[in-house]
Formats: sequence, C-alpha cells, structure tokens
Amino acid sequence: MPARKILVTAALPYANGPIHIGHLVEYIQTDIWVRFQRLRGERCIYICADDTHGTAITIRARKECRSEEELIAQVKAEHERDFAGFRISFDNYGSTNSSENRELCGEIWDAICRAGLVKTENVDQLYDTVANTFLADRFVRGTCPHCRAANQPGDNCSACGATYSPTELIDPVSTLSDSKPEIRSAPHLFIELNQLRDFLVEYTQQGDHLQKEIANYLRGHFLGDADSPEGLKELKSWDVSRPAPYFGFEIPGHLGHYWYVWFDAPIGYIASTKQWCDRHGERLEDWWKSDDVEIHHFLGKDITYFHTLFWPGMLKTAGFSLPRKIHIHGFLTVNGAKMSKSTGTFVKAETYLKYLDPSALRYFYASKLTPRVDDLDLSVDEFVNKFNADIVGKVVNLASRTAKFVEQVGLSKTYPEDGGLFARAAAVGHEIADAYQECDFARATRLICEIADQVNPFVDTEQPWVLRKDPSQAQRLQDVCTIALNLFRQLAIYLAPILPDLAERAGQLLHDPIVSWDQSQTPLLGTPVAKFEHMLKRIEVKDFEKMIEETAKETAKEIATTPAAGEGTVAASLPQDSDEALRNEPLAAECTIEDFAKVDLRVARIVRAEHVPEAKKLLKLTVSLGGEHTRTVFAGIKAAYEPESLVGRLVIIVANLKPRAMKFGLSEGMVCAAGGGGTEVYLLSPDSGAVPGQRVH
RNA sequence: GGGCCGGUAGCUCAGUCGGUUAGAGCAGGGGACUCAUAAUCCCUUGGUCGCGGGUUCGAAUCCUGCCCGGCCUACCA
Repeated sequence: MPARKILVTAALPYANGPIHIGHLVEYIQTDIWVRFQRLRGERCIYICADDTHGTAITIRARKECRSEEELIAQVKAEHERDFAGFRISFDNYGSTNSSENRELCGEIWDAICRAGLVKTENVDQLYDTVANTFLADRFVRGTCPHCRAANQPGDNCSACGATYSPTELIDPVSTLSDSKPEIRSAPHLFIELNQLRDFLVEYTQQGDHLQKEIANYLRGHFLGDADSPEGLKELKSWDVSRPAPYFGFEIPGHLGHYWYVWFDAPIGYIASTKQWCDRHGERLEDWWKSDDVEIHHFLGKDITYFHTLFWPGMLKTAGFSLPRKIHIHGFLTVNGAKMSKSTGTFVKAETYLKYLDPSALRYFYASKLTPRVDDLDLSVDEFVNKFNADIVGKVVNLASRTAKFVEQVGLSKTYPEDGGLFARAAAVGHEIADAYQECDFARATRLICEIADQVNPFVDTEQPWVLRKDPSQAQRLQDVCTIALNLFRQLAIYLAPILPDLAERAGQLLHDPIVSWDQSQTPLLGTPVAKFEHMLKRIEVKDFEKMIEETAKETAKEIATTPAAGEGTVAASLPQDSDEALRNEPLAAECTIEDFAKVDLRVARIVRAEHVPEAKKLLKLTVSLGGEHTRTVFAGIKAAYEPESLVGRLVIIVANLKPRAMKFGLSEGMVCAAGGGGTEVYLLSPDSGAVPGQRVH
C-alpha cells in the first residue's frame, strides 16, 4: 500500500508572548499524532508558524521602543527554542509575516472577490488621536450606556451584562494614552459568509470532518436547524479589513486598508508549507490542491469558529483542499483550577525545562488526551506519580534490571519460549495503533501499561539474578533477558510517538534504531547490548514546587509591564474570568476616599477558633491585633472552614465596627471574606510580611 | 435560560448496541525479593455504579424526571 500523504498543522501561537504549558497540550498532542504517522511509514509533514499581525503586536513593540519586525523575530526564536526543548518535530516553522504569506493572501483574496463575496460598509470605530490608532474593543474603557457602571470594557458591561459597541460608551477613554478617543467612520471590507451557507452546512454536518460535539455546537449557534423551533440561522458577514495604522498586509487595491489578523493567520498554514516545499523541491499544489493529501488541523476550542466556518469557506472558494479532519481540544487546568499568574501555575515552557524532563509532560498529557474536547487537568501528585510509576518503574525498569546480565553476550540468536508474552503484546499493537489513529492517547497508554504489567512478574518469576550465579544456567539467563529486553523494546516502540527520547535510547541500548512501528512485531535477536545507563530519571514533587515558585516570582515582576493579551490564535492564554460574581452582586454606589477612611481595616491573627454548639453558621474566633489587644468575633464561615485550619493565620478585620450583641455573645468586629456565602467563603489574607495591627489603606 | 459532556472504590479512570459474584492503575494494609532509579513481585482492604421512577426474566448499561460538576452560549464574533 502506498504511503498516505498527510499534512498536519497546529494552531499558530501569537507572537506576543512566550509558550507556556497550556500551549503545549496542543503541540504535544499534535506531535504525538505526527510521530505516530511517520512511524507507520506515512509521509507526514508537521507545519506551524508564528502569528504575527494585529494591534497587540504594534502596541507591545511601541512600548518596548522597537519595530514590530524586531519584536516578532525575537519571539519566533524563543518559540522555536521552547518547542525544540519539548521535542516538537515541526517540518517547517514559519511566520505569517512572510512574502509567501502575502502572496497567498492575495491569491485567496482575489478568488473571494471574483466569487462576489466581498462587500464594503462603513464602520464607526473609536480612534485614539494621541496614539494615532483605531482602538480595538479591549483598548477602550468607559461608562456603561445601560447601567452607568464606570470603567467598563469596550464591548460588554461586567456589572449589568449588557453588550454594546465601543462607540456607545459614555466618556470613553483609551487605555493606550488615557485620552478621549473620537468616533471615526471608515470603510471596512466584509465577506458575506452566508453565501457559502449550503457548503458549510454540508461540510460541518456530513462526514466526520469535525468531532460530533463541535458539529452540534455549530448547528446550534450559527447554522441553525430546519427542524428546530428557531429554524435556520443566517451567517453574519465577516469584517476582514482594518484601516491604517495596522501591522499586517495592505490589501491590494485598497490603499490604507489591511487584512484583519484572522484573515491572514490560517493562510499562514499554507505559506509555511510553501517554505517547506521550496526547501524540498516539492510543489505546493501537490499538498494543498490535491485529493491525495489528508489535511489535519489541531487547535483549541477557543478558535473553533474561525477554523470551522471561515477557513473552510476560504479554502473552498479559492480552490484549495479542505481539511480532512479538524481536531479540537480543551484547555489545561492545573490542580483543578484555571492556570493563573498569581498562583504560579502559568508555567512557561522555558521554566518547566529548567526543573523537569519534557518526557514527563509528554507522557502525562498523552495519558489524559482523548478525542473529545474536554479540558485536561494537571494535578501535581498525579503527574509525578504517573510518570514515575508507569514509565520509570515499569517500562524502563525492565531494561534497567536485565540489560547488564547480557552486556557481554548480547541477545540470544533465536527467540526463546516465553509463554506467548511477545506474541500477545504484538497483537495488542493493532489496538494501540487504532487508539493513536483516533487521537485516543489515553487508551493507547492504558494498553501499553497493561503489557508492562505482565512483564515485570515474568522477570520476578525467572529470577535472572539467581540464574547468573549458576554457570550451567547461562543460556537460560541470556534467554530470560532476551525476552525481557524484547518486551521492553516493544514497549519503547509503542511509546515512541510519545517518548522519542526513550525510543532513541532503547535503540542505542540494543544497537538497533527504532524507526518503524513494524519493528514491534518481530523480536530482535543476536545484537550486542550496550552498557545500561539511566534512560529517564524519576521526577520529584519538590522540583515541581520550585517551578511553581519561580513562575509566581516571574509573573509578579512582569505584571507591571505586560501588555494586554493579544488577538491570540492559541488556546488558554489568560484565564477567562466569568463576570458572574459581579452580576450577582452589582457594584455599590460610588463613595469618596473620606467614606472609605471611616472603615478601619486591620491585619489580625486568629489565635483561637471554636465551634459554637448551637450555631448553624457561626464560628467563634479570637483574633489578635498584636500585644494584648484581642477581640472576639463571630463569623459566618462554619460551612467553609474547619476551626483547626484557621488558628494562626492572618486575616483582615473591620476593627472599628460597632460591637454587636449576638445570641452567643458580643461580636467585636468583622472578618473580611469574598464569596457568595455558604461553603463559598474565601477569607482575605495579606501578603507575607504584614503583621497584626497594621491598617489597610 | 439554552446546548454539549460527565457523575462507577480515597484518587485517575475502564466497562455501557442489557446477561454469570462490577474491573485496572495509583494510594492504604500485610508479606516476599534484592537484579533494578526508596524500584519490582505476591496477597489484601475498599464500591447500595449521583438520586427516584419506568421497560425487562434480567439494567452501571435502555427510557424518563430530578440533583450535582465542567465547558460553551445568552441574541457578539
């Protein structure tokens, strides 16, 4: 059977910030799939690039007093370094700011124009006359036109939930220059997506180009359903141009107008392929306009919309091949919570590599990834434990405990009787391959571990360390080790897409490089065995903790200088905080600094905490303001805190609150906490360094 | 409010086109071994399969109602 031709892309990371462990879910997932295809003998190329255009890049470059080109060149170098550190095996890593991309954008644009999909409309937008730029929604703040809440973002109000256009804001202020922007009208170019409606319905709803939940989502939210009460929906036209100044490509024939970053970003997939083709003497048409090629996109759920509607529409119109499959994954959470800068879980790739082995993260992600769109949680204990137990303890241990017994003699010449061990594991290979093929890496790792779980007992039963002491058992010793090492090699092959480093070392140990999946089906015989050296080290919780600590420090420093998040094309950049809390409890009426000064907030230490037998919600706290100054405070936090966990910690109390006689005694203050009540109570604490008695200003 | 996914041992999950006493890994307990990276092996504790109702000879598995969690949406793209 001739090899399949497969072109794989991962979403383009935005050139506005470093790669972090959230990004890596995607690049690792994709890399595993790509390496699997290559191991199977398919022709598979892995294409990516930096996404470099848009306002956010300009703003950061200005802030750092350098050109956009200089900024994106530096970020690209960093991205490539980080990806290499995690063994991401791109065949080409390009940039959307390339001549190839400009040319392809032009080609696709022409086709879209010829198809009669483009129209022009005037759009009112806020313009910052100081910074000399139009303002994207997130660079404007002002008063909500509906509820009059102050300091709201440009597109929707966090207090009342209303949505509006930035031009409706009362007293808008540019966050770039703090000046008052003016409304300017400019023509924008729109693509009438609705003309492609029939095609998009067919593409997204027929066949298996999309995961089922994604197809449902598109039907429910954009395409509509003839059978549903709401009926069919009309697709909105897409605003694809931005007036100058804008960092991007100027649209031919429209002086002063640029393609919106999301127009040229996916075309970057093709442009990056073009670079690869030029380097390898291939024709781009053979990869992007050929029915022989399977195109697979991997991306995060946040950019579903662009890749499943606009992008197929663009490709279709311009006569390019459509993606065979769009694989969409969820986000990363750490210890059950969204990644956060303040708690140090927003770990950069670079920081991770200082403390931990990339193999561990590759394996952990693999063990959690399924074909579904679910989020993936990285819990420290599970992460450390899984890698150590499965990979170091079970798989690598097989080589570690047998290789040295055959260092002198090598592997047996014929494969010994092993009770069917090798043959059974070879048969499972088909199932493992299916799992990889379907992106069910969790299933693949489970199957692999099941094999490993059978081999260590075999070694224990055969006791090579006993055989070694009896010269007459030399042949049996060599046979036992030959079996164990062959099973080890088989596992290393099955794991090779996930753990390329391990596969490489396994190849070196047995003097037979791992290059093909088929090698797992035949035992290796008669080769010398190299001196065994550690292939992977166990990882330690304390290293993980150090990494978190460093991340927390880094981000504390950065916060002052970090520009706002960009129009990124990657998953999981900043945590997307819901505005639910604000909606549940809208902001209070404005107060003056004098009003605030009436409230005396103090740092206090809880010195005693006890249950009040008859109280349903209250705990009785004794807090110290330093010296002999203690207070008794009844706090409604019983459902959320155990008294023992409170003793010793610092809290913030309202120290001048009029004492209140309660059923159980006098309460001489109030402990500050956030949350909606019940079990949702979060006590406030000062940063370390604060001492009891200090006032909060 | 709507949509999607999920709720199975302390934890992470498998099992679900209905069929014998519900499984694995990790963690816990006991023992063994000493070749191995405090690794490995054996034995073992542990579950009313979210809750209620229905279909059936038989339901973790099908239907239905409810509860809980996550994500996405809320007339934006």
